Amino acid sequence: MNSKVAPNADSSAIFERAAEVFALLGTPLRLRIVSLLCENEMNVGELRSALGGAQPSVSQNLAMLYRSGVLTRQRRGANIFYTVNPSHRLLLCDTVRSILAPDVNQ
Amino acid sequence: MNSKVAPNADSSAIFERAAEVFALLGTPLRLRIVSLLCENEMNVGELRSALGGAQPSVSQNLAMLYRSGVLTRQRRGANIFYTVNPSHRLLLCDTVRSILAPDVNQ
DNA sequence: AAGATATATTAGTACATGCGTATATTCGAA
DNA sequence: TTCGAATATACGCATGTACTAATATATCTT
Repeated sequence: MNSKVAPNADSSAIFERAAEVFALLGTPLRLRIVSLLCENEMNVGELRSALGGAQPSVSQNLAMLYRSGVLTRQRRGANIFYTVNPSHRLLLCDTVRSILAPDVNQ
Repeated sequence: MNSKVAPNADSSAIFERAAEVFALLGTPLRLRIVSLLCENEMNVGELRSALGGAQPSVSQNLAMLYRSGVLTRQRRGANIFYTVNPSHRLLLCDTVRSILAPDVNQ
């Protein structure tokens, strides 16, 4: 065993996945999206209004968050509603909240 | 007041700064660096050994984290020791820990 | 079935990022 | 004051990212 060498595959997977999630939160638009969706479920139009910005951009960023499992979505009629994935919700929304409002936490 | 319009400048600054921090954690190498430094202060050589990877790459990523205030550094002889910035330490290390070990948290 | 609305997808492009190589700087030791 | 070790910086390149414009798909309404 070489103790002076790069991390093993198992922990690599963990760090890669975690880094992926952090990177997804690493843009003001996506961070806003997640932050809004931590409060309420919303559809794309509502998000678009709340965020400002072009529809394709909002849709694309929603798609990224969806693909990587951060968000879930549900069609209801002509609208598609996005929510924070329930299995990540507590952790993720707490994280976002604490980073957005650091003063509260120390 | 137009309630249907993009976020104001104040909250923009908050989201931009928070997104910046998330983005910094959004790469396996930097996430590992921060994770290690949440445990112990370390110098560049130690980090390089622990992480594997080329020295300039480690130095560059340390510099990014330093510039944006996530890390502090302190020269001691020929070595430079990095630590997580004490004013962010609790928040940041908690955040990193919970995202890295989600099972513990739910 | 046709049009209108909501959302997704594709393609193109400007720009940012990450990493490697090479070089500079700073410090301690002799 | 020169040498070697530790670290930083500059630069180039290949890749990734984010946005816009254009188009496609799905659903509702009539």
